[in-house]
This record gives sequence, structure tokens and C-alpha cells, in this order.
Amino acid sequence: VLTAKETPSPRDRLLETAGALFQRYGFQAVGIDRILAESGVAKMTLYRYFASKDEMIAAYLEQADAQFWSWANTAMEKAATPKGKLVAFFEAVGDLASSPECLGCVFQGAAMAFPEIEHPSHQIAVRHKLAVRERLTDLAREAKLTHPEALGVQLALLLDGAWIAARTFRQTENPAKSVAQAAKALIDAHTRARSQSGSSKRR
Amino acid sequence: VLTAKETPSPRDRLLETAGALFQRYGFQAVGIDRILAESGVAKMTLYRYFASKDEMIAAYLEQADAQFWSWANTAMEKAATPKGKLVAFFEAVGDLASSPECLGCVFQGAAMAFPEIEHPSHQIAVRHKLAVRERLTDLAREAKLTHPEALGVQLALLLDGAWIAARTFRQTENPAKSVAQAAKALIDAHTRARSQSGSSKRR
Amino acid sequence: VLTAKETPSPRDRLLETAGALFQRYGFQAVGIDRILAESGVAKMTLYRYFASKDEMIAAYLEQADAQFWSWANTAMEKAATPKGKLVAFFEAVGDLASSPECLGCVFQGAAMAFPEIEHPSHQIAVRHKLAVRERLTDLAREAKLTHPEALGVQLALLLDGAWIAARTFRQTENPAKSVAQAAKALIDAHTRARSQSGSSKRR
Amino acid sequence: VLTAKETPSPRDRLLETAGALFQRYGFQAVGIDRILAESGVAKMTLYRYFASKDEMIAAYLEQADAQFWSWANTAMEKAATPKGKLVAFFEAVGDLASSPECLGCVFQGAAMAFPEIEHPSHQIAVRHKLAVRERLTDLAREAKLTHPEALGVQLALLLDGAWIAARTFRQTENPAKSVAQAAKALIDAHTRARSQSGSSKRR
DNA sequence: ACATACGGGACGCCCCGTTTAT
DNA sequence: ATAAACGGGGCGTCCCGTATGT
Repeated sequence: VLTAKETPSPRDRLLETAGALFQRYGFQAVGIDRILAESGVAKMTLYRYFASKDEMIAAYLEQADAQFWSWANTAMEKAATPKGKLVAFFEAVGDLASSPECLGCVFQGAAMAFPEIEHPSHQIAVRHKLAVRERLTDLAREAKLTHPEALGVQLALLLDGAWIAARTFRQTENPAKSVAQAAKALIDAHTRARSQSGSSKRR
Repeated sequence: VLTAKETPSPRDRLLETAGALFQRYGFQAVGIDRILAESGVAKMTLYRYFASKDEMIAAYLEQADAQFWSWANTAMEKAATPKGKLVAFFEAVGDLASSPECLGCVFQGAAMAFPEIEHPSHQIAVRHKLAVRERLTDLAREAKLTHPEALGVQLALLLDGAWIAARTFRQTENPAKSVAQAAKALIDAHTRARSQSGSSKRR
Repeated sequence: VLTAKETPSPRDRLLETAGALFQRYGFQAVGIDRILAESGVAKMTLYRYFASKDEMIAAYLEQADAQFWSWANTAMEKAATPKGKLVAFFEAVGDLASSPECLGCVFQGAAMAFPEIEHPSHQIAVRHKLAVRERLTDLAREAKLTHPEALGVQLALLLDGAWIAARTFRQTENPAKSVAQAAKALIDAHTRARSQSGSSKRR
Repeated sequence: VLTAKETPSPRDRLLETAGALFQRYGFQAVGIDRILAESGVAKMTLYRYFASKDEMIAAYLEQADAQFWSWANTAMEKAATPKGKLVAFFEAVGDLASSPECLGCVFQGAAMAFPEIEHPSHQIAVRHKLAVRERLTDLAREAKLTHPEALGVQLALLLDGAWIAARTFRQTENPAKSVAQAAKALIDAHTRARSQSGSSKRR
């Protein structure tokens, strides 16, 4: 009934150590030797779990994606209505992104470190961002907000702005806390009957 | 009126070549040798103008900052009122960030590539972002919008979201175009007499 | 009369497989994993019989020493006189060393692969070579040849020259066949009454 | 008129350091990192002179071949007649091979370390050994000895026996000194008018 | 100012011999 | 007995900054 709980598997140790280093220093600045040294794992062990450093990065990103959704769902569970979930989510984002230990969004880091869109890790980042946008759009639709697709896109922009702000301004002048207010403003703008965005008349 | 323009100085050639490479591939992925090869400048020449690669990056960022303001001012000149300038700016951002040749914001790239906030290039990025926020706040204040500081922060978040989106989604599903609509919504929210942001009543 | 012969013991399978690989590719180029894979023995089993790869090599060399003497005695048995045994031995050596499947002398290989004379495997090689020299000297003495010690040394040199030639020239231009003629010449030189070797007159 | 004599070129430093290490420890036991550390040469410099470790080994062997002939010719110059040259050569070999600092023949080492005859370094070793045999045969022919080809082969066997003995027995019981006596015996055997070698019947 | 070389170091991927868990 | 893990090392590539030649 217990399955190897005292010592986490080398794969998990690798991903955990690598993830911490990647978040703090970036994918390119962290060499596998450092990951191995800090995780106490042998080099051959790494290459039996992952074919290359890039694959380890991809595996880490997949895991981070799952962890993000777990965190996001937990944050949204506290609200009952779709609109409440949206607000709760952005309040949680604002709290997290303005906390000093937040290092930003690893998917942004992956998209920056691997600029070629065909790169597997870049693709994972794109898929993650699209999924987040989709989720926001779905909530907007469930909340009967006007132009849910446009709102989803706008909220996604705001979200990414908060993450990059968290990384840029770590302690000082961190603007990420304002993301919740901005999100509420956008939601409110799509709550009123008279449309502002979308196809009303302009653009 | 300007002299010696047919042959740009080695320093300018270096910064131009390096800038193009840095934007496309990132600061870490571009080696000094490639910059030299593509610019046709000798290595010793580089080190007579810049003490190190980092200093060259810093010089490039300073130049990019000036170029950004030149571009931004040009975009805003087309409008007469402060509010119009804000809108014009975000429309220009939306056009640029959603164009396929846009590679995102180099200051974000610098902040990601050099995560330590004490790093000179990171500091330049922070200063740039603070200056942009300040400019947006000033325009909001000049436009007599409510809570100009809060609006400036929110617009800055939106702006960074657009830049990072431009880098992440290059061609496909690029959401950066929506930044103008979102900005207008936030501006509108701060135009109404009854405050939405800040401490009024909330949600 | 001998029991359990259909399934040789893991130890014997290891030594046989390892020996074949060592002879062909050398001690350093053959890894433990390959020996295990080709012999079908588990790794732990190997380390239950031998404390290390070096000890397995040593065990293989001891076995090869016994096999050498078995082969040599068989070759010499065909002659009745000590001198005849010497000649028969070198004729057998010439035949073997010039055959295409001969891979040379493993003791030479051990002496080359482990140059430190204190190394156990090097020591085994030295002892083997000394024993061969001693045997040749004894036969020379029994044959009443002049200066049997000197002749033993010279014949040993010739013998080693044949082995190394067998390894160097595998198929083409193999000179090892000439070892028998050379040995006979040296034996003849020590058959004459008037000494040629030793301190006769010159340096 | 002087061409960079104060500091030997990196290539020469590499070959000298590598040669000393290869002779003492063998080709496989010496890694390029150790060669670089002991020679004070950068890794990239090595790979600008040699495409691989194997090519460096081959270059070292070619240089060793030239040095061998220089040494051999010097030894043979002291004698006037072809037969005297043969004797002088083997006396020099005996002196060198029995000296404690002699580490044997690097071509034998190459032939053992790279057993495949197609391997470039093995080929160099084969060519070296064939050239030595040819030289001995030529001298035997010039000396009007009987059956010069057979004598050349036999002397070559003896020579290789001396080299391998020098490597196997370093200090103790080194038999290499006897190579000169043995060579003289073989030369004497081929000096007499009536042939000893071949098929006659003996002496 | 160019061009080439160099030293030093990091890194990626791989393999080896050995030990420890299952 | 299967299988995984581990420390250590090896090779080849790359990069940065300096030092030459010239």
C-alpha cells in the first residue's frame, strides 16, 4: 500500500531540482551538471529518463502545466459562479505575482529561451497559453458576458502582463497586484449591455 | 548634414547586427563570434568599443530605449489630446505586436535572460518599464482620468501582455491585436465619474 | 566422469566469453556490460565470483597460463629428446602464430594494457614470461646445449617477437612462420662446441 | 632568421606531452584532458590541429617513426660495413631496451591498442614494422649474407621481442640485452657459405 | 582595423565499473 | 536475478576575452 515514499524517485528529484533552477536562472543558464550536482543524481540516470536536456525541459513544462491547473482550479473553487471564478482567479494571480518569491511564468521563459515556434518547449508554452485563454473564454461565456472570446483574449493579455511584471520587478514597484482590478474593469466592461468590444461598429 | 554616412561606424554596425540577432535568438543564444562574423567587424574592435559582451548588450538596450520612445512619440503625435494619445499608442502597439515581423520586447528579453535584478541589463529593463508606466500615468493624469496611477499600472500590464504575446504566438492566434480594445475598455472604465478602481467600493 | 557439463558454471561462461573478447579487442576496450550481455550472466553474479573486473582479468590470465602450458606440452610431447622438444615447440608456435585466427599473446596484451609492473595482471604476465624462459632454459640444459641460460633468453625473445608479429600482421606478410627457422639457427649456434654467446671476446 | 624558437608551438607541445603520456600509460589510458592539462594547451587549440584524438595519435606515431629512423641511422653510422651496421644497430637496441627508462615500442602499443588492422594507427604501426624489416633485409643483402629476406624477418622478430621485453620486464630480469648476441648468432648463421635456413638440412 | 590564434572553461552526451534496491 | 542508481571520466563543441601579427 506504500510505494517508495521515503525517497522520491530520481526522476522526480531531477524535475524538482531542475525546475527550481530553471525558474530562478533560466533554461539556458542552468547546465545539466548543476542539476545533477544539486539533485545528487548521476548523469547516466538522467539520460535514462530523458533523451536530452531539451526533453527534460519539456517534461518539466508538462508537469508545470499540470501544477498550474491544479493551482488555478483550487483558486477558482472558492467561487460559485463563473464570473466569481474569473475574479477569484485574477485575485489569486495578483496575490501570487506580487509576492516576492514569485519568479514569473515558466512558459513565458520557455517561449523566450526557445524562440523558434517549432521548438517542442515553445510549442508546450503556446499550448498552455491557448488553454488558459480558452478557459477564460469559457468562463466568460458561462457568465453570459458579452463577447466572451474578446474578453478571454484581453484577460489573457492581462494575465501575461502580470507574470512578466512579477519577473521584471521582483520586489520593488511590482505592479502585478493591479491585475485583479484591471481584470474586474474588463469584466465589468463586458457586463454592461452596451457593447464596447467586438463588432459593434468600430474596427 | 550628417557626415560619413555611407560607411556606418563599426560601433553602429555592431549594435545593429547584434540587435537583430539578439531580438531573434536571444541574448544568450547569440555568441560574440556570430555578431562579428555577420557584422564584418574584428574582435579587437569590439573590445575597443565595449568592455564585454554585457556592456554591448547594455549599450544596445540603451539605444533600443531611445528608439522605442522615438517610435512611441511618433505614434502619439497623430493624436491631439492626451486620451487620444493613449488610444493611438495602444493602437500602434496592437498593429506592431500583431505583425508577423514583430519579435517582442527586448527589455522583457533582457529581464528574462538576466534574472538578477542587480544585473545592469536587468536594471535597464526595469527603468524602461517604469518610464513607460510613468508616461502612461502622466497621459492619464493629463487626460483627467480617474486614478491615473492605477490606470497607468493596468495599461502597462496590458502592454507587456501584448509584447509577450507577440513573441509567444508569432503568426498563429496572435492576440496582441486585442490590446487596443482592452486599453480602451480600461480607459473608459476610468473615464466614468463613478470610480471602479482603487478603494471605492469594489467588485 | 565429470558432472554438470551441459550447463557450464556462470564463472566458466564468464571467463570464456571475456577471454574471447579480451583477446580480440583488448582488456580496456571490452566493457563489463558486453561480457555480461554476451555470456548471459547477471551483473551481480559476476561480482559474486570476482571482486572486480581486474580480478576477473587476473583469473582469466591464470586460466590462460594453464591452457598455454597444456598446449605447449602437447606440442612438445611429439618429440623424444629435449632438443627435439625445443624444435617441436617452435614449429608449433610458428604454425599457430602464422595462422589467421591467432590473435597474439594475452600476456603481452596484459603487460601493455597494465604498464605498472606492480599491477597484478602485469605481474602474472611477467611470471608467465619468466616461466616460459625457464622452461626453454631447462630444455636447453637437458639438451646439453652450450650456455643454456643465454639460449633460453634468446629463444624467449624470438618467441615474443613471433607473438607480437601475429597480432600486428594478422593476415598479410605475417613473419611469425619464420620463428622456427630462427630458433633452429640459435639452437644450432649453441650446439657447436665453440661458444658464440657470453663474453667470448666482444662487448 | 629565427622563427619562433622561444616558445614551442602548441602543436609540438601537444605531441611531446601526449607522446610522453602515451608511452608511459598507453593510448587508451590517457585522456585528452590530461594531455591538455599537462601541456597547458586549450582544448579548442587541440581540435584546430587535430580533428580527433585518433588523428593526434596518428600524428604522434608519424613523428615517432621519424625519430626512430633518426636514432637508428645514428646508431648505424658508427659502423662502416653493412654487416657492421646490423651489429651496431642491435647493440644499440640492446642498450636502449635494457635501460630502465625504456618504455618499449610505441608501434607495438598502437598495434595492441587498435587491434583492427584497418585502423589508421594500426596501419602506421604495420608500415613501420615492414619498413624496419625491409631495412634489415637490405643490409643483409648488402652484406652478401645468405637468404637476406629470411634473415631480415628473423632479425625483425628478435627486435620486436626485445621491445616487448623492455616493456614487460622493466627493471628486473630484463632480457633485452641479449638481443645483440642473438642477432649476431643469426647473422653468423647466415654468413657461412652453406645455407642454414630454408630447407637444406642444417648447417 | 583586420585576421588569426590562444587559454580557460563550460557543456552535452555518452560509457564504465560498481553498489544497492527489489 | 533483474533492474536501477551512482560517481567518475571521456570526447568533441562552443564561447568569451586576450594577445598576436602586420
